[in-house]
Amino acid sequence: MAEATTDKRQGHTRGRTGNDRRTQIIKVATELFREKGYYATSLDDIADRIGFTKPAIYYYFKSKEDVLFAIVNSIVDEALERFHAIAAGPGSPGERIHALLVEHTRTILRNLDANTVFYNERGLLSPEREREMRKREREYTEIMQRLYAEGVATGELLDVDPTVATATLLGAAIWTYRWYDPEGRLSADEVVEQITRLLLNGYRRPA
Amino acid sequence: MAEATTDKRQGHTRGRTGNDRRTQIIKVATELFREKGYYATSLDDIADRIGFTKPAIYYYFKSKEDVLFAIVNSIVDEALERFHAIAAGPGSPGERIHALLVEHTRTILRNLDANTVFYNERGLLSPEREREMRKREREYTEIMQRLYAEGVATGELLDVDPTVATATLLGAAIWTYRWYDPEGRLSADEVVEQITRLLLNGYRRPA
DNA sequence: CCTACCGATCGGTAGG
DNA sequence: CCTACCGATCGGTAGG
Repeated sequence: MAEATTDKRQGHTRGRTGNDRRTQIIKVATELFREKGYYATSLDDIADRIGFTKPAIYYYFKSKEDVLFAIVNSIVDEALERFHAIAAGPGSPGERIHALLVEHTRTILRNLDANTVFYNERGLLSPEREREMRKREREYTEIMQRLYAEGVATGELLDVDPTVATATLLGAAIWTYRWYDPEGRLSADEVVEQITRLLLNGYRRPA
Repeated sequence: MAEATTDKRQGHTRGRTGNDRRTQIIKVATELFREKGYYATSLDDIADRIGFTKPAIYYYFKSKEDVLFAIVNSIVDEALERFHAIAAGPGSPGERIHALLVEHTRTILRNLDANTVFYNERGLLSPEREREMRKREREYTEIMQRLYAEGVATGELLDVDPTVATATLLGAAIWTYRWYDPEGRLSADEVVEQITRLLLNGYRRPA
């Protein structure tokens, strides 16, 4: 897939706009950061796989960290949007939490590379950026916590602490990035259905 | 806590056996690997915090990776032992899975530093060691999968794929290392109780 | 367990 | 977007 681009020996790549290039750098960096981690991936690695040299990257990004930030930032953006939309949507609190878990898990499984980088490497951003990321993440976990608390109040949801509940439910969904194998036996849709059913009903089969 | 040891300026530390030193290096490395990550922690950082110099570490470990391996290995050892003991113990499959989740979560919360290093940094070991780790981890997830399948067969447990079920339940428990704050509002015991109750019953309150 | 040091890697820049 | 290069960091070793 990385080889789809023009080989170095053919000379300069033609027909790519600057935006394409930027996107391409992000895509390749995402693959490599996922495979080897942020520190173990050099800018030479990224440039090599694309077919140019390291300084070219500096034409599109100010620093290596900026590349990581671009990846991490887009993940948070999408998640935030998703949470807002669903939380404001129709349905009881429990139904909206279900929808949230379905969509969140589905998105992770559909975009495993970037989500893996997000969950594994976001801690390596500069302190200021990490603070900003945490803040935006807290934004959407709070959306879910309010929703959960509402459901507890109406008696629809199990009475546990909303912080614990939402961290646990989201954690179970997020953890897929560590074990799900797209080449494996189970389709993403099956996995999403089973996880969300398990979380909704519990592993003890109702009598 | 790292300052409990003798300061450099007081000269050589007295009254520590080699085993103490080794343990001390592991302890300090665990703290630093957790705070800053494996790559961002230099051997000088570790030595500094203890109060000696880098080459001293090589008296106790062959390489930096060996320090990480010592941490990661002990976590897997304990988990494996725990899973074996509980799986072979008394109770229905569902009861044993409950016990497993309780104990696993409790252990993580009681030893957050080392478990954080385990889950965040184990991927940075050499390919051979990573393979070995994966193999031993698979060993205990398979124990849980067999238990789950048994419970599905007897009708005690919700009928979802045992791989999905165990990954999800364990993931929910493990995820605590990312959000639990020992200085926070909730005690570890409360969190363990609420998480395991949530997973057992599901977030939808039974009518 | 220390001082002194080497070799390699790598992010980033100059200058074009 | 390239060639050439700098400066800093760091794991690891020599020799004691």
